[in-house]
Parts: sequence; structure tokens; C-alpha cells
Amino acid sequence: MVVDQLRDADVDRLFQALADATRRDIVRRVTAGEYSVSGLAALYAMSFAAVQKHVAVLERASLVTKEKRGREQIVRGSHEGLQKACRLLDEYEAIWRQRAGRIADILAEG
Amino acid sequence: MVVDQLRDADVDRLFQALADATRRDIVRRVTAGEYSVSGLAALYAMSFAAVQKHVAVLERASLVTKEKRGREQIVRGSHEGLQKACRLLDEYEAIWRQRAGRIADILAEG
DNA sequence: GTATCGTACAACCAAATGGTTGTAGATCAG
DNA sequence: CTGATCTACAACCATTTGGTTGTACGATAC
Repeated sequence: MVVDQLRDADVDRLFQALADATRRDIVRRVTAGEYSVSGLAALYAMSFAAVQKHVAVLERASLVTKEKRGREQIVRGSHEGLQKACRLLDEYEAIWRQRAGRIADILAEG
Repeated sequence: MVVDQLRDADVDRLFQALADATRRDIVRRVTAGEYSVSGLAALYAMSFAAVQKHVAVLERASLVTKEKRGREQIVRGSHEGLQKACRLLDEYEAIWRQRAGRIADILAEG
């Protein structure tokens, strides 16, 4: 299904975005407070353009939003993205619990 | 700190491993039941070696374990890996809730 | 013993990643 | 207007990733 493929791509982007320590740090910071792109860039030992790219990756993954304010671009954490990731992992956990439940049933029967 | 670097690398591997639809599908399957590597390989439109690599990525990320049984290698889901990922995301959620709490306080004061 | 099956691993390739520098457009300060 | 600041984006580079094929080796079946 095309729908599922799109969803897969979304999830790919989500976890891919979280698979980098700098990006996770950015998520942490912009979730706790407000930062401009250059404000973030000042925090890391890499070029402005590199940080800009990281923010772009987070934005495409819906983990972050940008809002123009004057000449600055304010980056904010998006709770939706995080929740989505949490819910996805919970699904796997649910599968595990189902299996654990079945095993418990088998043990109870045996 | 070296400890934190190692931890970062672990988390990188974790989310990196989850950032691929085929690997997520493998996790789903081996969490629900038992599969050999070739049993898994039969499910996907790619070579055995490709699936083998995916399993290796999941194994390095501690999302999966392998156990030799005769000439087969049995792949099983590791609950620890999933829990770790869940807890990590919960940390971010906690940061969000802290911030939401502060905002609520400010609104209550104002 | 021989053929087959399941696995491991190397070598290779195209595409994506994570970084760089450089250029250019808006916006603000003086 | 001029200059500084913030951002965007292109071009480039090294490394990693996700895939392939081919080879080799232990375990099993006959």
C-alpha cells in the first residue's frame, strides 16, 4: 500500500533524526526552551551550516518546528513528533507483552 | 567523558537500527516468534546477505540476539533494547512535561 | 563420502550522511 | 545608505549505508 510506504518513510525519518547525538541534544534544548538557529549553532563545535542541516533533518522528521521572528528563525520542539516515536515503540512493547502473555498461558496450561 | 561518548554511540546505534522499515519488520517478527536468519530472508525481496546484514545491525544495537541451533542461527527479540529505547524517549517527554509545568506555573501566576 | 543447507564474510557499487566553504538574500543598527 | 547579522542553499568531499555477487566453511541428509 502506498499509505503504508509513506508511513514507513515518516518513521524512517523520525528514527533517523534521533540517531545522532547532536540532533538529540538540539531536541533536548529546544524542548526545554527557545533557540534561534544561530543560537544553537553557537553551542556546537561545527559550522553554522552543519547545525542548520541538523535542524532541517529534525524539521522534516516533525521533531521540531521553525518560526520566523525578525531576521531570526526560532526553533521549537514539537511534542507531536516525540509522542509519535513513543507510541511506535509502545507498539513493539505491546507485541512483546502479547507474546509474554501467550508464554504465560502456555506455562499455566502445562 | 568517555562514558557519555560510549553511551551516545549506543543510542546512535539503537535509533539508527530502528530507522529502516525492513529492520523494524524483523524486530516485530522476532519479538512475536522465532525465526532463523534464512527464515527471515525468505520474507523479503532482497538477498540473504542483505537480511543477514540487517540482523547484524539489530544485534549490534542490542535489539535482537542470535543463538546457534544446529546449523541454524535463531534470532530473537531482546526486550531490553526496546525498553532502553522507550526509556530514552520518555526522558525527552519528561523534559517536555517539565517545561509544560513551568509554563502552567507562569500562567497560574500571571 | 557427497551434496545440500544455513551461515559468514569479503569485495564491490550507488546513494545517502555529516561535514566543509562560499555565495547570496533579508533584516536590523547606526 | 552602509555594514553587520541571520539565514538559506549550492557545491564539494569523505565516510557510511544498503544493496549486490561470489567464496568458504560447518552441519545435516542421503
